[in-house]
Amino acid sequence: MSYLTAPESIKAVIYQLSSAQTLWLDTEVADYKNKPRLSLIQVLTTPNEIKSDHLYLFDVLDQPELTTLFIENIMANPAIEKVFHNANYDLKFLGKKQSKNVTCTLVMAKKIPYYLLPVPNYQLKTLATQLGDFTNIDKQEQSSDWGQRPLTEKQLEYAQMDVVYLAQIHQCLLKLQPLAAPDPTTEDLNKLATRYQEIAHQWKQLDSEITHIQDRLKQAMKTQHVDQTDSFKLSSSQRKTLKTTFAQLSEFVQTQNLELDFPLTLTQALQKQLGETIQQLPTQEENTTVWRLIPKAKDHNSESEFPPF
DNA sequence: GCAGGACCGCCAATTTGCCT
DNA sequence: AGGCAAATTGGCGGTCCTGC
Repeated sequence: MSYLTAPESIKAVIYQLSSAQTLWLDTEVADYKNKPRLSLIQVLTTPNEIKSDHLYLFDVLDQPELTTLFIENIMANPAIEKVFHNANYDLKFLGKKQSKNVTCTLVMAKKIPYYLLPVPNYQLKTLATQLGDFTNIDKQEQSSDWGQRPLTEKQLEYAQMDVVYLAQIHQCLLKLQPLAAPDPTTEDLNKLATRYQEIAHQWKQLDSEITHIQDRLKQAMKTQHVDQTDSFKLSSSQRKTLKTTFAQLSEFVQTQNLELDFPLTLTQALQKQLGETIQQLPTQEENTTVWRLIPKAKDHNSESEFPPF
């Protein structure tokens, strides 16, 4: 790992990185509560490598010109793929608008269906533990003082591990992606249907029990006036919906000379009410195709499972 | 032709969850 | 703590299908 503080060295490495293909990046921010400012930019050039020429920590505290150089040469360069976890956050400090070719592992992870990636949450730490062979990941330094200098050994350690975890997570997610988004042309229809039938029954049972329990809990907490248990909180909210009638609205728009126009769906009920006169009304037809999956009835085992009385 | 149900999408308000 | 995006919640309403 190279921890760089001298502006000249940082500049040199930024230029050197300009020809990279993919970079795994993270930032640390000082004073995030009040006046957030960038403290560190961590760069990993090769997954699973923490040698000095693969992992850099740029100390950019109060050196906006270095950050700008980084944004212009790295972030804005569409030829370099930039990988972040929760890119939205880091991009606030690294040229949100100008940035090109950014990958976010948080977004990627959320696109993987739960059954393929059963994690309680999508924090970097959680994903690193689940997807990588990391244990005892220490996140304590996350909320430490990134505005102090010198930074402690622990902080530097933490800062570099973040990009290492990131790259590891990214690699795993790339492997999971084809499973999550398979090519429809090569799907095995029989295999899919079989699997569906295998789990449909269990799913119905679980799903109905879950909603049933939810409803019962809600009802019970409401009537017993319990707003909290160890596991649940009961929340309520008021909602307000403003209503008027079509006639009143139409009249109002006319008399007030308002510019108000929008498409209105003539539902079947409305069409019926309008009757033949609908012919004289300028209308627009919109055709959409709706695709549905209809399970074919397979009666043969319903009787054995649920014999009639 | 109609009632009822399954299914789906929309809406407003609220909550959650990510980062430092 | 705070900003932001996305998910969730619960109600409403639309369409289609089915059984009578």
